Amino acid sequence: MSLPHAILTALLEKPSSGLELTRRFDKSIGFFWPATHQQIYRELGRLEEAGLIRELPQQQPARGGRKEYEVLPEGRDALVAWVGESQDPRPVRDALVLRLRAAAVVGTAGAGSGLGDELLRHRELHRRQLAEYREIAQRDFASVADERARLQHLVLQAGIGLETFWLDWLDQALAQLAEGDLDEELDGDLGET
Amino acid sequence: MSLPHAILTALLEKPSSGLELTRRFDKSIGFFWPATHQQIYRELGRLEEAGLIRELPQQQPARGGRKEYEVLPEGRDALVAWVGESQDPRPVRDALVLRLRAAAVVGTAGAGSGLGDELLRHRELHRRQLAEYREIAQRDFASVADERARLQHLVLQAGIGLETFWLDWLDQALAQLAEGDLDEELDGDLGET
DNA sequence: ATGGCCATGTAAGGCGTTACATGATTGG
DNA sequence: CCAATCATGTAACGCCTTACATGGCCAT
Repeated sequence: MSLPHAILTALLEKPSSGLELTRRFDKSIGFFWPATHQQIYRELGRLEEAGLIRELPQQQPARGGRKEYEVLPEGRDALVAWVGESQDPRPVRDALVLRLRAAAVVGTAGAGSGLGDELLRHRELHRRQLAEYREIAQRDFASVADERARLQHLVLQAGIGLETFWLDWLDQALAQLAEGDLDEELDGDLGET
Repeated sequence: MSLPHAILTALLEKPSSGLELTRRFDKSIGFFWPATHQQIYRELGRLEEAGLIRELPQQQPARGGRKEYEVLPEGRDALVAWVGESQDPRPVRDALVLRLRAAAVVGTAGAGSGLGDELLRHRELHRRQLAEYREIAQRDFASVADERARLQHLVLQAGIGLETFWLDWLDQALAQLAEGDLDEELDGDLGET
C-alpha cells in the first residue's frame, strides 16, 4: 500500500488536482513509485472516502470538472505512521537479466544479435535517466541545507546510484556478448554453420 | 510475460515437477524473478495448454501426484524468440526510498526512530543477500570457461552490484539520519520540545 | 462548429500475494 | 493409527496496465 502514501506526500507538499498530481509524479515521487492518472484518481477517491484528504472548496470559478484535494490531519498522521512501519523490500524482478539467464541456456546465436541491440537500447535509456537525475541534483541540491533538502537529495542519490550501476553492468554485459561472438565465429569455422 | 519464460529456462536446464521448480527458483532464477508455487503451478498448466511443455511419462512408480515436465521444441523456440525481443525495463518501485521521501515532508521526528531501525534492518537483509551471491560466485564461477558460465556469472554480477549499491546507499542514509538527529537535539534545546 | 486539449473517470485483464483445500507418503 | 510432510491445486483479493468513454474549454 505505497501509492496512497505517495499521494499523501505529494499533496502535503502542495494541494493538487488529479492530473496535476499525475504530472508532478512524473518528475519526482514517480521516480520511485510511478503511477498513471487512472491509479491516482482511484486512490484519491479512496483517500477521500477514508477521510484522509478532502476536496478543497473551489476558489477559482469552478471551470471544468477540476477538483483540488488537500490532506487532512488524519492523513498526515497516517503518513507519519507509515513512514515508521516495518516493511520488507519488494523482490527484484528484472526481465533483461532474466533474458541473459535464458541466453545462458539457449545460447546467444539465434536471437543473440537482438539481445545485443537490447543491451545498447537499455544503456541509452539508463544514460538518459541518469542525466535527468544529475540535472535535478545540480539544479536543486547543489548546496545542501535543511533536513528536508538533505532527505530529498538522498532519494535522488538512490536514483543516481541505481542508474550508474545499470550502466556499468550493461557495459560488462556488452563486453561479454562481444567475447561470445568471437567464440562463435571460431566455432563456426570449425563446423557449426 | 516473464514468468513463463523463466520457467522454460529452468525446465530446459532440468525437467522438474512444480515443487522442484519452486525450490530451484529460490536459489537461482528466482533471484531476478521470484515465484511462489501457486504461480508456478498456474503457469505450468498454461504452458502445457499452449503446447510448449509436456508432462514426462512417469518413469518412477507414480508415487504421489508428482508430475514432471519437459520443454518441447516449440517451447524452446518461444524462449529464443523472447530473448531477442525488445522490452522496456520495468519502472522501479521502492517503498523504503518512498518513505524517506515522505520523511522529507513530515519530518523524521515522529516515527523517525522507527525509520532508523528500518534502515538498519534493510542493511542487514542486503548484507546477507550479498553474502549469498558472493558465495555462489566463488563456488560456481571462480574460474570462468564457456559462454554459458560467463552469462550466468554476469547475472550474478547484477545481483552483487545491486546489493552493493543498496548497502552503500543505506550507509549514506543512516549517516544522514544521524545528522538530522543532531539538528533535532539542537532544535529541541531551542524550544521545540 | 469542430478539432484538439484538459480533466475526470469506467472497464477489463494480467500478475502477484495470501490463505486455504486436498490427497498421498512417511515416520513414530 | 496419527501426525507431519510432500505435492498439487483452488479461491479471493489487490495493484498495475491498457484501452476506452465522457464532458468542458479554447482556438481557428
